[in-house]
Amino acid sequence: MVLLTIQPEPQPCTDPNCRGQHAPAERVALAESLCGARGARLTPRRRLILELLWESGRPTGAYELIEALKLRDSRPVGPPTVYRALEFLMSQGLVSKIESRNAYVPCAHPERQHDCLFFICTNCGASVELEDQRLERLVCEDAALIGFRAARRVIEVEGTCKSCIATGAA
Amino acid sequence: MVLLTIQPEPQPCTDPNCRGQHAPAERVALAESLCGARGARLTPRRRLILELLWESGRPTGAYELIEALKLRDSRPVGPPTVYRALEFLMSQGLVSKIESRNAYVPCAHPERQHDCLFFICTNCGASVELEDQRLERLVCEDAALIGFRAARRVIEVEGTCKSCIATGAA
DNA sequence: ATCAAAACGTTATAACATTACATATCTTGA
DNA sequence: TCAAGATATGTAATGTTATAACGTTTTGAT
Repeated sequence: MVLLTIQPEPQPCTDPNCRGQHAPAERVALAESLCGARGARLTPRRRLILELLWESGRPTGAYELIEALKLRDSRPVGPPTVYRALEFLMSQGLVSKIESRNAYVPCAHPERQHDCLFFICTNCGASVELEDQRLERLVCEDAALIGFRAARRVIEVEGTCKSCIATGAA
Repeated sequence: MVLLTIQPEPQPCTDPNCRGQHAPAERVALAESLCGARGARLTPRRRLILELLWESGRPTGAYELIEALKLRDSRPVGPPTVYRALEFLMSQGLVSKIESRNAYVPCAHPERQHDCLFFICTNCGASVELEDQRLERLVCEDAALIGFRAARRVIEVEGTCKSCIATGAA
């Protein structure tokens, strides 16, 4: 899973293979070491929420996470707890919000600074993360055209994923 | 305001000049004629909501629209009414939803099929709409890479707009 | 004029998110 | 080690955004 960040080609982050090759535990371990190096505290709560997101396999709502936590962690968890954890995870680049779904996904490559492109299947709900520097450059160029200083990019594409096309489900 | 759709340059839709030159009434008149040609019914309610969006000058929430309607249209209007009108306006390409804000903006060029790029100023709340076919092509290309059939694109950039940079407001 | 389709009104509620404040837990330095 | 501040979490209430379900009105075609 070596990816050169310099090459001008689009860079698959969470292509289906990649996702399959790394168990949630591995993902969490990477997060742990990253946070350690940064002096950020990946507490048990936060870690569990990240783990649940990796296990879910698709964009997951905050209240779904609350339900999932009930099953895993006896202790009661209210919305603020989950939203705070998500905020922390997003600040560390470990999670992104899918704005068009009000749902959250774990990020495959938290080690890079991201702002990825997401493809979300309206049929099965799965999402695929992609990094494309050409896209980022183009957005910056357009921003410059109107004198805009860009801070955060949201690029989401809804449609039908490969496997749903194959099975004719949509 | 002639824009060639073929040239590879980004195409300003709602550049500040453009927005300033056309009064809401003109925008609504264009919408009216478009809907007429399409056999779509731009009813008084829908028209008024579109007009309010043009007058607002920035992404506007559904409940803000309800408040605005109270002042303009004595009759009581519930959320479903506004959401239905917005749905219609979006289906006609007259309005877009800014997903990262849960807010709605009128579209400058409803005559073209759109999926625009939006720049939203986190300081003053204003948004600027841009059309860039290169961006659309790139997204399609990336989609093809993973066998994804794209239906709807959401591209939103948050940051600081030209005038807020100039006034040092952010 | 009649009828079906489309639009709209109304009530209730679902889904998503935050405020405000209390409690607990870590972390640092005397 | 312990006090004190900072960080994280718990809890109740509430705010915000959006939709479901069902009934009524309006529109347009025949």
